[in-house]
Amino acid sequence: MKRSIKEIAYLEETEELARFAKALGHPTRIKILNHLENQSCCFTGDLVEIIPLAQSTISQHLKELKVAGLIQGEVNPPKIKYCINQENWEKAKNLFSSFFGKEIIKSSCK
Amino acid sequence: MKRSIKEIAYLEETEELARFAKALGHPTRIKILNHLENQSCCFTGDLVEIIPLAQSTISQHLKELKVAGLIQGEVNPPKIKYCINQENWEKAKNLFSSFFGKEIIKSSCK
DNA sequence: TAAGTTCATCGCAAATGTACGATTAATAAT
DNA sequence: ATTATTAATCGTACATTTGCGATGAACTTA
Repeated sequence: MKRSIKEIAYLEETEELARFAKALGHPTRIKILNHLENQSCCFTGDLVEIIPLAQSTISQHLKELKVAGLIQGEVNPPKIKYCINQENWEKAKNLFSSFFGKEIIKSSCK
Repeated sequence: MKRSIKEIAYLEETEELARFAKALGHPTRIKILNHLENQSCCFTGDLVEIIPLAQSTISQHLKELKVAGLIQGEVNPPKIKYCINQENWEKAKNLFSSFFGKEIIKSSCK
């Protein structure tokens, strides 16, 4: 990115919503999250069986979701169990719903 | 992308949600949409005054939002008036809310 | 200790995204 | 016709994302 000097200052809320949205911006990650919503938790290996991508690629998508705060992993040797991060999930849900919830002024377009 | 031969088949719903999310995945675009929600419509020039980015860059973000279907532009010479695309906005809203609305099974993690 | 399992990380290639200035296109006003 | 205004598009540079195979780390089990 070449935002030159002027690093734009966005509202923290705006930045946060964009970060969550970006994490959701790939079908593989949506699929992973859908799976976690249904199955509560799962291991990387489970996903590798479901999604036809290399194990390393899936691991990378999981990392992005983890960095975004949407999931969390906990060691369960020799596996790692991933679950949705409830707290941030709520946060994301609220950000999206207030984003979409605003009343859009349809009139006065001239 | 090097998805080699096997183009992964995702559910249409999954693809669509990911597309919308991707379009929302940048703070500038969130800001543009917030502005459109509040002001109903606006011209490119309005945004250039609000957001400290080059006119060409903002035009590019507008294009992405348009391609994603979230906004629509209508000629209003010599300006172009952008508004939220109500139909797709509803669609996106519904996709996100059913995505986040699912009951997450918290138990049975073992 | 050695081998096996599970998953993250590294290194690479190719595609996409973000930003800019310069140019072009379309229309309005003189 | 010329000029001004508005906004899209082009060309470029650099960063990030996505994907893969190979390797490494951590822990179990034999």
